[in-house]
Amino acid sequence: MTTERYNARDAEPRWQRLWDEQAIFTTKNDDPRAKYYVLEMFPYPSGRIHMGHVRNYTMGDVVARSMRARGYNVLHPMGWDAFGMPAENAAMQNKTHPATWTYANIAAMKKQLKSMGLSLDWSREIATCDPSYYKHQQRMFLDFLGAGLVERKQSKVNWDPVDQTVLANEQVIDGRGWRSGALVEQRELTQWFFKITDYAQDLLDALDTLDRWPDKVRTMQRNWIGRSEGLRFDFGLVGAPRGFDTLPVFTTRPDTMYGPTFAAISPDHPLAKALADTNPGVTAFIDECHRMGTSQAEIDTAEKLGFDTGIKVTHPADKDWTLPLFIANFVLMDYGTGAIIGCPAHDQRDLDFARKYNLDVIDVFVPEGSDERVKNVAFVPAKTDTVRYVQWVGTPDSVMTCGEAMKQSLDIFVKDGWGTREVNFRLRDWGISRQRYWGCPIPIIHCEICGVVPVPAKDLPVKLPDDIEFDRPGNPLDRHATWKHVACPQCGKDARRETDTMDTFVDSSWYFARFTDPWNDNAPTTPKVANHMMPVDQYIGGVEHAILHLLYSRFFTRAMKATGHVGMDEPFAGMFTQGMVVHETYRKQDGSFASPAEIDIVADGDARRATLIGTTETVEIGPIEKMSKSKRNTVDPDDIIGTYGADTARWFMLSDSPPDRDVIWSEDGVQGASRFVQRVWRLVSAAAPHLPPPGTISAQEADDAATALRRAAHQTLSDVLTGIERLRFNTAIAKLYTYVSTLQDAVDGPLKSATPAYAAAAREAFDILVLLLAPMVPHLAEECWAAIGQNGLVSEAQWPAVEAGLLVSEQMTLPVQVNGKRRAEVTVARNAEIPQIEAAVLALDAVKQALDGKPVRKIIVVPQRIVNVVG
RNA sequence: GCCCCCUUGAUGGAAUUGGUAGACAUACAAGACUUAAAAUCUUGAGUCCUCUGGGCGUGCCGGUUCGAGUCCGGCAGGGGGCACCA
Repeated sequence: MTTERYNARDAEPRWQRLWDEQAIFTTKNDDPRAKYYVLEMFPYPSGRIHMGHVRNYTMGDVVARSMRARGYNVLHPMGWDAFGMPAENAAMQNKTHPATWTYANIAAMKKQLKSMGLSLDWSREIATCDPSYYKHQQRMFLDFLGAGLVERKQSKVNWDPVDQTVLANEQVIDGRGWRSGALVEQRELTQWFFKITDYAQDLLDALDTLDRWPDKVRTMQRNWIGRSEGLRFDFGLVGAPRGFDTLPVFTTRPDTMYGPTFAAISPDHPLAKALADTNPGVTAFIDECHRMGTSQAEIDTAEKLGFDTGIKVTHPADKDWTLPLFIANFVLMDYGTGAIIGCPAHDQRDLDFARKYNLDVIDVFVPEGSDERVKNVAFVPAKTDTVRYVQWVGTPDSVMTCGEAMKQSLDIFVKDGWGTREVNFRLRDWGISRQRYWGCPIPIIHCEICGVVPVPAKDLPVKLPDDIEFDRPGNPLDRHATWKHVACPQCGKDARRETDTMDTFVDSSWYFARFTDPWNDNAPTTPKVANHMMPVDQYIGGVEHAILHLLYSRFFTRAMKATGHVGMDEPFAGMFTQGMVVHETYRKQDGSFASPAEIDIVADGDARRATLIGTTETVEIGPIEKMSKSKRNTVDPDDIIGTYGADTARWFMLSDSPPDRDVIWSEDGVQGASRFVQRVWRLVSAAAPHLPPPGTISAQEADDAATALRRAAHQTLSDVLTGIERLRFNTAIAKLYTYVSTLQDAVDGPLKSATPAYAAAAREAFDILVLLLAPMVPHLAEECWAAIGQNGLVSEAQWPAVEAGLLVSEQMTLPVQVNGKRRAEVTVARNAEIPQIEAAVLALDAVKQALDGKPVRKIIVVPQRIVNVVG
């Protein structure tokens, strides 16, 4: 018998059209069933999807389709993170308007996503660059402002003098602008900030409740928030300018309070600035500090520099104990109070500084059982290490851990009123101002008389002007002839619009909430709907967003709650970070890279050799790396879908590699997936003529063969279900491979001359096969569903319940160990009593032989697991 | 420097979370079918030995346990995050 090959190119568009026509993936907010919200991080419309998208969206689609098959009202939307610099860069290069470029890219990528057969509700599509989206964002900005969650303040920024824009830290490479190559300057600019630090403690504490997030992401956020607890106290000042009576300091090591030999302030400290007014030497030193680079290499190698102010500080514990006050280049203004207490013995930076400026070194503690004093390496033991304290506020010669001493010291200092317990965070407020055109305008008007005036709600949205020029660097909005000129809403006099736009991370901090009711024209959300559909039950995306996007979204959701737009704190109940798609690299003789499409690979025994297609030039097979244009190791999803079909691409993305690890894209792997698709089609085609009509129920008095088949079907149903539930798609797929083999044996043998009971079992078994394949390879599954005589769409079909009774058998085969080594097997009734099992085991020849006449000391029987005989 | 994670055949990985290590897949080899190739099907394979059996084996060393890939301590290698954060 011959079967036509499964033709994905014919079948896939056909089913996609049908799904579309019947709108089966459209979600109703008032559906009475339990909701399940699946979301993948929405893409930036760069123009083409890449393999990383294919992997991300395939995983999300498997979750969405399987939850739908399990009876949930699934929300699975898609949109576009559409603001950002690439659109402006394209505008400069190609003289196209950013909007034109962006919307053309959206159209192209939407077509690509549709070709993947994703079960998305396109009726909820949003683009963040659309005024119908960003007007709500502007409204929330004003709400946040009213709630005290937004503030305007001066801050230091990276300024690119050529492009005339602020650069994010990531855009500064070796101290130069990533586009212009110009040396980046530090500038003080007035910027808008979201006060994320107001929520620092809450954002930290709530991480403990996110038990469906990867530990890695939670740890990264914990470190980023960077809570530290310590002592805040005031130094007295002697000889300081008027107005400076005390100097507040924060330290996390109160146990070292009896070991300082100097104090230091940041070059940006108000006191340093005050000194600079009268002392040119201070001015020169501060300037020198500012000229120092901020790149990693420069910081690593930078010498500790200090300027002795001549001022003395007095120790809080003893007014007669004075220390010199320096201005030091390594003290940061924006952490703690911008001033430090220098304890050289137990801080390497302080020690370097002390040695350079000939300051004393006082040992506070020494290693237990030693009297070794610090020389050129500071003694900085772990908090849990035990040391002997020789110079501290507690009992002399105490032996304890640093952590314990820190706690005791803090208690004493606080009790005696020398200082207060204080918590500091590494987390900074979120600066959102960008000197860019293609972003959400900040809805503020600056009036010379009224000051900072919010745009009235009725005037929203503040729309970007369409007529815009990109002929010069800098912010085109600021240069626009008319846009920024506006009447003050309060006094009516001439005023000026804010020309900065918002960081694009703002756009992506609430899109998941907007998806719940994107049709609401009057408000960002419909709280009743948002509170029903949120939080996102399963969010999937790249680990590169583990900190910023996820932390900003967590903050934004809290701010939305505070302003009445949603009712929850946490937007994502379940989070999953998927691995990258990686590929071999190929290097030609001249050192340049070749793309996979240009390469011919031949097996040479166990080795593989690559040549340039159409030539004899051998190509070096290089390391496996993340797909990137520069390494030319990308594979175009369009090509793969065109050649093999979407199902093959989807199947390959799910198999082999665990989803949180990198997957190696290989031609062999794709072909393996493609072979599987054909194999399933052949199997189902061969079985179809032998299957009784849909709905045929397995007879009560099923024979052994029929029961065995049903057992396999329900075991697979159970395994695949839990595999998907735990997002372990690779193991779910392995079970499906095994199941297909089982069914192949059935088709090759018993099914040809089946009893009614067996045929009925086979009907059930094939229904289950197709149902389980549907989330992964939906087009093939639809084709198979029709082939086995089912009406309707498998995409809409429900999975049967697992019959638990079929998962346990009457007889069990247990491995038998003698002294921990496997020697035999024993088959017993599943509910056999332990003494019966022991007797059966001891009767085994292999056990007797392995015991070699030694008496049995003990038998461990783990019911339904294993037996171990100890001799 | 600080914090976190990983290490299992030729390769990607599996292992009911302390209970038969190597499922499933890829690659490889042999065979069947074919004029041939592809496709398909069958078979083989951790390693060593004195081979109907047995020893050894999850990066290395040690420990806990009847039993360890899994738990504990130490070491090595690889990866990631943060970083002049007091």
